[in-house]
Amino acid sequence: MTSSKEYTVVNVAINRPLFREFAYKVNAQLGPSHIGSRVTVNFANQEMVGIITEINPKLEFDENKLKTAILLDEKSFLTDDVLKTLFFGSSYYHYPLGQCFNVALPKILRDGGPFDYEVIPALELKENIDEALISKIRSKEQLNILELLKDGPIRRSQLRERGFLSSQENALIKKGLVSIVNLKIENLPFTHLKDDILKETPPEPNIEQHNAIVAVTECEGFKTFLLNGITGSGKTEVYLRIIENVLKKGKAVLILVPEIALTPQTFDRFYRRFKVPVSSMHSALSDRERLDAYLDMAKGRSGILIGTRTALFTPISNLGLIVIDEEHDSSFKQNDTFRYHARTLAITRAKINNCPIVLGSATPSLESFYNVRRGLFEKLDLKIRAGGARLPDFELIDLTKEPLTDGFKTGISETLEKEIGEETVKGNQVLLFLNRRGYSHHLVCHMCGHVFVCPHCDNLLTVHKKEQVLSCHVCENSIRIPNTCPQCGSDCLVEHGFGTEQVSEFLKLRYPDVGVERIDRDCVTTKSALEQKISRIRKGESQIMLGTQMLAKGHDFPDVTLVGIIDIDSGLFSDDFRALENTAQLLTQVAGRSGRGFKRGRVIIQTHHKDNLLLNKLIDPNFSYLDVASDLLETRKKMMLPPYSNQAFLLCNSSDRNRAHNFLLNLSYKIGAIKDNYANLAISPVLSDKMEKVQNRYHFNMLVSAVRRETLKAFLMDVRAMVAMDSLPQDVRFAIEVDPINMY
DNA sequence: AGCACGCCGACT
DNA sequence: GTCGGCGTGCTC
Repeated sequence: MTSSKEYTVVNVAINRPLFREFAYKVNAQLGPSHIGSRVTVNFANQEMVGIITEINPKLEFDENKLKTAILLDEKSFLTDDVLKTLFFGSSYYHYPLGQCFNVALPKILRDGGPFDYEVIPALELKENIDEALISKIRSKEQLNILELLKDGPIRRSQLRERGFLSSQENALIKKGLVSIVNLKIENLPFTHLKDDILKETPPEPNIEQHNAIVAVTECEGFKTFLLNGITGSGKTEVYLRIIENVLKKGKAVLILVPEIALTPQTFDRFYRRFKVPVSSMHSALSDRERLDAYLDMAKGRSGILIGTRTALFTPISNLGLIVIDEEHDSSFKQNDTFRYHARTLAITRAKINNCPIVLGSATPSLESFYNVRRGLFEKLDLKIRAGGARLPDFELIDLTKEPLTDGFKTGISETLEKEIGEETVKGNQVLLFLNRRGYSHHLVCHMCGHVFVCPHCDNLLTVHKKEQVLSCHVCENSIRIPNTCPQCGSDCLVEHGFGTEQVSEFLKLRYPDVGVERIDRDCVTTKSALEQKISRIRKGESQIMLGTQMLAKGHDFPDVTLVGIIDIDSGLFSDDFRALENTAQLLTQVAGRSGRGFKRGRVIIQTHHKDNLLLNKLIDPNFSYLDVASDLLETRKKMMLPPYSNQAFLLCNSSDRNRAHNFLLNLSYKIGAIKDNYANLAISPVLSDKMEKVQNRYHFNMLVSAVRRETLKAFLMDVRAMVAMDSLPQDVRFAIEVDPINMY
């Protein structure tokens, strides 16, 4: 059967904010296998890369006037499930399809580069090694590398991922023990390993773990499981066993983790367990490394992909399971461009792919908890802490009763100070948590009251002593700490509030002999800096840890017997309706860091509000996180807040305040004419964002809430049409954000 | 978004 | 005259 034409007409999605695709002809006979293939096109006089979304579309355009597109991929490397997830995502989040592809593809492919490996430098063990040479090696790390290489060549980038240094690798090359090879040539799919996939014998699961493993393993098609395991209950071991069963069927696994959890230890657990190659994807990778991981999954060479939210869009040959670890974590939500939630789209992908998905957390999101209640998710519980470790005891310190000591001024009350002293004397470790970086919160002129504000944002500048700068934590710009007030010339500048830098300074003065490790974004700029700090703590060289969010997840410290929460109050009183949920999660997560070994842990919380109901319920041993979550859900229901309603923001910003404001006011007026067409729809007036000026742009919003998701969707389609009617004013940006998490 | 086109005020 | 700022319209 031959076609009468020399070409095929296709629809192409372009990386432009346009809610439609454009028709081109391609000089070849194309079929459905080309949907997802890249083409280069001339679009409005510019050469660009687009994606074929449809073959032989309905044409309302003169076929003879079509331009010709050049095919880049002989067949689409995007699997059907990734394509459908992106089609769904574009429509669900009201974001142009072409721009969705742009977010989903690795940069090299986005720019039209070939879907193939380049040279991949790897290390290989040389044959007939002289044992005498090995016995002379004193570096433990070098010996570790040699041990790993016994199983076959490993990429240099992957060795780096596991914490080895290039200097260690180079030393081995110099000694003539290993050689650099190109790993590209060896291209076996992991399924050749058949049943022999384990490197180590897994521990025997307890009854709860066993039940969870069986439930997921026996699941044939799509189902969403919520694995609700308290901290220390062995969630990861359950993942590993479930993954093992999937790999044995010759299927691959996608694991999504929060941004901050991507430490070498996270990967190590998987590398150590499986012979199956493991790939990873996160923000620290180079473009090339990212594409290599992408190719490994697409070509079926790796069996496991561990990655942050964008890894969700990786085509995976024969995907059999998706895992989302710490599913409540807010880093699964993208807050610019394509504002998707990886959990939502991962569930969509699992459904399309007809495979199970496991959401794991000690502190599930209220959304997921609600979905369990609605019967959409199946909950699996892990309530026993491994090794019989008990959950910590909670105590409150009533700050209103504390004297105003030097410590108090930097956040450490007299009582907490005493407790820290007693624990460290016993040789125990203390973990202190304060979610505020810097030295002082802000700087004020004592004479005229001038407050130092970021010149680009509506934000107070934080004092950083060591760097001698005032820094804006919103736009990251900083200026040198001035000596005098720019308004009145006075040199009397007063610091207000404390951050981790100041607290650690106090702790070092107060406890000079025990070692204080500060862990926040300012002093943990490199991977190795964190590793060194963690290792000093593990070895017991340091007994006090002070940190921000960074400390709340992922790491276990078995010798910690005391956790101190320096400031809980700011999380109890916020205008964001999700603040209490987040505080409950954070408190539970931080508390879970203690008492993992044989020693019993305590959590001490400083507060000015010792009678606060939520706080007291969280620390009451008779109530669990789920009891608190249950209460919070009740409140959400009464207030008709998510998950009992569906929200979206209409967002607008411009460097000209009036332009942004007027645009939304005008839209608001037009919306007034149609909003009665929709039942149970509420629209807020035009408001400034919580921070109106950010990076010299003025931000405004309207919040839309609907009881039914279909209503919200139909309404947003109407809004889109209205906005598309006439082009946006100069320098005005408009966006829709569905299911927002940050309430602006 | 990014570009061309066209209109208007401010210059060599 | 003509340069460039910006509103408008279009992209197969």
